[in-house]
Amino acid sequence: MQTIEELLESKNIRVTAMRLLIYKFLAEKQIAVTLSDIENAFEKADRTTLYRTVKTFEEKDIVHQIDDGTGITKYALCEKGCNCEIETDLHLHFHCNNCNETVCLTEHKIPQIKVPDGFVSENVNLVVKGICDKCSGQ
Amino acid sequence: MQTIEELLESKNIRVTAMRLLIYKFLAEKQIAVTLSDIENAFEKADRTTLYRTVKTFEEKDIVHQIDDGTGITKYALCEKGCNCEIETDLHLHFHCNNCNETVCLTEHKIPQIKVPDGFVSENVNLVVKGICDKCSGQ
DNA sequence: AATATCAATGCAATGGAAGTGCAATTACTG
DNA sequence: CAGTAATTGCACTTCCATTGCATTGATATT
Repeated sequence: MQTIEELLESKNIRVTAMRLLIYKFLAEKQIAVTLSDIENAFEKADRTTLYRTVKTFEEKDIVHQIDDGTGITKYALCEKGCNCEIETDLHLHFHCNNCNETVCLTEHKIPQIKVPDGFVSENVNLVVKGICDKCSGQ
Repeated sequence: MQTIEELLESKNIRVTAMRLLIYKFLAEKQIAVTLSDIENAFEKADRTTLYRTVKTFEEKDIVHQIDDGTGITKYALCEKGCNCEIETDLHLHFHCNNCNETVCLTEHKIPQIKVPDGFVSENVNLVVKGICDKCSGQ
């Protein structure tokens, strides 16, 4: 069990107060968040800083980007076993049409997708839309 | 084999020169196009007109919208058997990381995706990224 | 410890795409 | 041919993503 500081250092990212706060914020959230969500949580910080922090995290495979079809990019922390780079490890995302939240279904791996001859698959993005467990239980 | 005019009329869409041109443009393209693509092809026409025309086509299930993860909405003509509304009929899209083109793999249906208890699946968006047949043949 | 160096942050501004209101034009109806 | 309704064009707005540059802060070197 490593600390956040150790994690950042192991990825060659300088430890700053801002980065620690943003990491903790993402860790607390169970859903994928937009930049605006982060902005609202840190009103004192500049939007650009938050943007670049998330981008840095993304480059270093600390968060992954999610395009759930809302048109707004969302971000979520990679989990322990989340090897974003490796195609076969990609999990799917679920977007609720009711509450508009997007969750990572980490344990649900994407089945192998066959593509026609000549096509080379490098990456798969799968978003299921519908009603999430919280909303369907109403 | 019905004409484009007949198709539009059967969907209760007024036949205009603009709409016929845009339909033909989409029919000629084998790939999904952005609004900017259409704009470049019809420089005389106003962007808003093109925008609203495509939206009209979309509402009447003549084109379907594709979110391939580039952040820009793309559109492609529905084919004969394309029942966009029906989940089980959804095909997948392939986005080439090299030429940046997105194609509909109409014959490749999306496999049934299982979601956890409590979640209700209404819609699935699946985009495979990699190298397309044209680019891999280089 | 002082300084040099490089990264991180904040501010301002830009660009691109999506969308809306309204007036002018065009196409259908009786 | 007149009247009505839909379509088109223009101007404008909004929202998100992104960049340039100056400033602040942190690390390394002497």
